[in-house]
Amino acid sequence: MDGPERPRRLAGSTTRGRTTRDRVLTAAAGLVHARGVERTTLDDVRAATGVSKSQLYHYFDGKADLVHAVVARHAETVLAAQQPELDAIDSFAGLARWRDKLVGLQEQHGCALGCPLGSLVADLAGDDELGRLALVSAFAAWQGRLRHGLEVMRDHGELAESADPEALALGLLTAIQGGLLLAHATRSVRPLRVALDMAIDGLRARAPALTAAGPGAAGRC
Amino acid sequence: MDGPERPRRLAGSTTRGRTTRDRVLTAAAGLVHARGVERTTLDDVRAATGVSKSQLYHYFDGKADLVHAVVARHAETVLAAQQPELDAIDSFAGLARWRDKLVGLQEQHGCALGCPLGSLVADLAGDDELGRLALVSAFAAWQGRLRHGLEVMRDHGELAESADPEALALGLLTAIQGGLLLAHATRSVRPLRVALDMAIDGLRARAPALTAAGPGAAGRC
DNA sequence: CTCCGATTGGACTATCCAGTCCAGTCCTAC
DNA sequence: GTAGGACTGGACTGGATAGTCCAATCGGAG
Repeated sequence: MDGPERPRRLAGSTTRGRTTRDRVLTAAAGLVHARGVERTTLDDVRAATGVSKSQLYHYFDGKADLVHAVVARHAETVLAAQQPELDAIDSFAGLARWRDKLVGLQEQHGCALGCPLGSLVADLAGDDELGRLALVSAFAAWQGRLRHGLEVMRDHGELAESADPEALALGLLTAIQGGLLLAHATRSVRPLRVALDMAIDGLRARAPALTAAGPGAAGRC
Repeated sequence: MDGPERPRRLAGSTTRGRTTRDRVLTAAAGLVHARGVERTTLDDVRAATGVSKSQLYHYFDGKADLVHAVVARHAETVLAAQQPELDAIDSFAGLARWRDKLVGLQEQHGCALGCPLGSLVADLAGDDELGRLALVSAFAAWQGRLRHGLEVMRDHGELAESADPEALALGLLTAIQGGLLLAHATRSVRPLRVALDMAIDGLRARAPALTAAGPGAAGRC
């Protein structure tokens, strides 16, 4: 009806376009992390990137679409920030190194920021179903990495055969989220450290009986 | 300079006024819980209470003040909702009853809501210092109740003398918050149950050696 | 070179929202 | 009963914000 199908180029198909889109996304991710979805306006993004309003709508289908892209970006950066410790979990010692990495990351900005993903739950879970699902899959990916580490630990005999890496990984993830939430509120890393230590103690309870060292080997603060 | 000091009546000093103020606060608390601070407008509150704009400003010094009052109200209702189980914690069995209460509360609304306090952290911690401090003191009160229960447990010999009730209570609180956050995001109570079970397992690791039962006595889901 | 679509700039609109204002009504102390 | 202050109603304002529109420019394929 409106002409033959031409090979349609997508918005951002050129190198320059992709660069611009990426710059917008990076700036938006930073703003959303610092201020949340509602307090980040498209004009803030525009100002931070020196890009015009129409470009925002050229690359994204409105604010909701931009936010979804931000969630996907956060999902990547959060995992990347924990490397290489996250993927190197293979023992309680490795777990401790990963815990220290998380605590160190939070200390870097004086606990002024929450978890890029966790902070968005209250904003999105209520009325942005697509956003909520994006968060769920981001959390699932994170949990998957942890689960893998725990499986390695179990195979190495550091966890009992009966241990359920999937559930334990979920427990670790909740400890991170709860710890970061209270760290953000109190502006202190202590809740994060305590949460992770307590969860890891819960893990130690799943160590084979003979190996089970006393709790607190990691040093409570 | 402007006349002798009269016994100044405060806004809401009459019975009727106090009733109205309370009705506004209750409605605002519900709306803020469901939608968050930014997505709750004063007009929403006005519509939900049948009250006029000027009454809102008569009883509160603007939106920020109303939100602070909502935080204080939430601080009360959250603790009240956990009664009587919260203040009855005196053993691992009591802890399990309290955990079931929390899980049951979350199930009541199908995990559609987050923690009334936790959900506000991302909204307030960034740029409302008074709101942030109100949250911190609400969390402190909650932690205090938990700490008291753990002290009772320690005195009853269910926790080792070396156990630190303050830190362990903080760990429990982070488990709740992380569990509720992921429960809200995934619309499933499982993260909450797993988080609490894992934290309680961490607590069991602090039980005196002889009494220490194996982990998972509470039944992992 | 020349064309065409991708890309860009920025003005414009419609809506929403916190906060203001003032006139009218109700309650209570005297 | 009555005067004064507490309480109430609702219109109005200024500013911010998401989204629209169209003309101008750029850049690569033929």
